[in-house]
Amino acid sequence: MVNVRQSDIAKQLNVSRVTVSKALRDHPDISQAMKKKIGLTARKMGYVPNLIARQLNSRRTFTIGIVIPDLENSFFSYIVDSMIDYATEHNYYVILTVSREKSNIEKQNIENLIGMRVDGLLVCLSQETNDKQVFKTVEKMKIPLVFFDRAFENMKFSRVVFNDKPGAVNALNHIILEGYTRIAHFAGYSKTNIGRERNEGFREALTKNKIQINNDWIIESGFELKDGYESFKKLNTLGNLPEIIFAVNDRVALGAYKAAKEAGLRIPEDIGIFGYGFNEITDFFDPQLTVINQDPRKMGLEAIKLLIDEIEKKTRTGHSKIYIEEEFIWRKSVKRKLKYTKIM
Amino acid sequence: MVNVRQSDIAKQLNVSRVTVSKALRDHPDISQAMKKKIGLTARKMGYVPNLIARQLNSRRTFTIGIVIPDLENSFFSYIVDSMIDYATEHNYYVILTVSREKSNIEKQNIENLIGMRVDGLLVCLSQETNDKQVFKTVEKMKIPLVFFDRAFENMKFSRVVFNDKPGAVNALNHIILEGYTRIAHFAGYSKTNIGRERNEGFREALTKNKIQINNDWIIESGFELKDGYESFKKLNTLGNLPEIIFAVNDRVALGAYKAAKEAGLRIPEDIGIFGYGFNEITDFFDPQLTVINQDPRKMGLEAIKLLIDEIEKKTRTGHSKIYIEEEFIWRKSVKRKLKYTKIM
DNA sequence: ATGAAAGCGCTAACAC
DNA sequence: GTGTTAGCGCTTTCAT
Repeated sequence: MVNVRQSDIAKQLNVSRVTVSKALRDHPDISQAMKKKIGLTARKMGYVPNLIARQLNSRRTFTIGIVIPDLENSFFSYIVDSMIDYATEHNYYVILTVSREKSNIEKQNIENLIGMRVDGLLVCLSQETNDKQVFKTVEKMKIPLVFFDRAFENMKFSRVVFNDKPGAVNALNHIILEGYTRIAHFAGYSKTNIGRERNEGFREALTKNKIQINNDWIIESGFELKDGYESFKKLNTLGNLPEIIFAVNDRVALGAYKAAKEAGLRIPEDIGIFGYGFNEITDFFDPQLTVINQDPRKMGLEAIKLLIDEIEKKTRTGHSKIYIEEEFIWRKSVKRKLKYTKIM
Repeated sequence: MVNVRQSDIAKQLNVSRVTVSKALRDHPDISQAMKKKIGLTARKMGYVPNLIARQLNSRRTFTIGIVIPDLENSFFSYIVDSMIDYATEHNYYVILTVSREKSNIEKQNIENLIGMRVDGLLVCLSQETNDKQVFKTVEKMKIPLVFFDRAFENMKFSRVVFNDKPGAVNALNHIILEGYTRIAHFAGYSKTNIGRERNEGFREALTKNKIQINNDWIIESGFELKDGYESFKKLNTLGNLPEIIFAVNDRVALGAYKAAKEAGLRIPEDIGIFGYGFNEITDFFDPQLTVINQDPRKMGLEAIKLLIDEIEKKTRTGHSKIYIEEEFIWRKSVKRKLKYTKIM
């Protein structure tokens, strides 16, 4: 038989469908003998419970919908991986959707996930998104949702984010404490939150430490490898190189690596480079990048933990705002001037 | 109202639920006026169709279950990304599960996906798996399934795989044609298919080209960075270095890079390195790795295309075996001895 | 063009 | 301990 239902088992055994249903769920109503018999024939007949039917009347799906902008970016794949880990452990399944940074796809995805009656949603907004409409619907339907990495403020959803500015300030403090004063910044687009906050952190740290800001050394461009590459070339034409570069992210740092090497400069001997990034990738760099580490797994775990707590009503819905700690990690791309024994 | 159903709309408008159902699906039975009216109030009331209910009686879920060993490995995240791309385009949704290379988790995942009545399954077997039982169930239930990358032979499921041995032979031929004769191989575990086939390809290519195989230069170990690192150290103690190393994969190649650099050797001037891998990662290596490129996106697309064709009965179930072409790409980590103009 | 009846597979509530 | 009834939200006949 191709598709065995409880009623088929019931007919086979001359009992009612309810008896079968209860027996299979190990309900105390049913005698051990009966359970054994039913379990056995269920197995023999190749019965597989229809979760769809079960979901329909329990109004619970044990399914979580995830919406991310992109899965090629390993930052997101690490996040999703950690979410699936936690979900599996807690008997939830995950429907994964990708918006490709398009707000219309994102909207479609969320609508479908609502339609599938997921128990909750984990969303990282696309860069385009500014329309809150779907999210209002989610609110109205009282579906638990947690934003991660990119979030709407002023909605009653929890969010898990990095706190960029203090992270930058802290890192710069370390660098300055080490004796560096000639510091450049390869900044991201100032239109973006990320670009702006990291830049502000940079300026604030220098100012507070009474270091003159050299505007020639703040080069604003994008977030990709080529941007770092070109920024370095531009910097190199100044005839006045800094000792060290603060890159807005790891791809930009890598672009800078490339241009520096092509210019015959050694890292870190001739020029130091550090920046935002995360471990798993920047470990592969040559030399390994000194980073302000943003751990995607921490973020993923925090977000799904929050969500499942909300789903299971262990916590009041919405409103939490959790900052994931950023850690400054000394590695090979910056020369230590002082001889600390402690590695931070 | 929090959770609006068709019957709520019907009551509101004093029509039957069937009318509403039909109108919402744009069924020809219903008059334009009625459709408009129903559509409007549906929107106004915040109606979201319950896909679970729809799935229950259509016995179609437009959902595909994916089972992979790991998502941290970017090879798999690229595969999944391409699958989701194609799925979205064809109005399918994807439930993603990760087995962590454990056959019991894999089994559990597949059973649950069957329970959720996915329309089809895409599976990359865990390294442990040798029990076919769940897959027999899938066969029996006539659920379309396509294996990718790692597959069971002798089942009536289609599979999409790389053909390692010819890929290795082809690459070695290029290398040998270029004038290399002193060639080492950092091999993977010979217990694994991958390790064995690549090793066989290596030996065959050398033999066919009448090059003496130096067994000291075939160093068998694992598939990780550290394995490449240690293999190189071992090689370097021989006092008899090859000109070039064929690494079983990109991580092993990177380990070899590291050890080579630490030993003061320049790549490619002092020693060449090439190996299996894929573009997106090996592009970041310094120098860029000359690779036998295995394109995960091609594999993902081919697999899901096959699956959806089977689901929609555009093709007969099972039995296709598709090989994804491997491409040899010259980059910076191997010195070209001949002066080709053409880049292969 | 609209609606009544029946059913998808399962389970909760209540009898017997 | 086992079974009956009813219903989850939707759709597919088949009448009207």
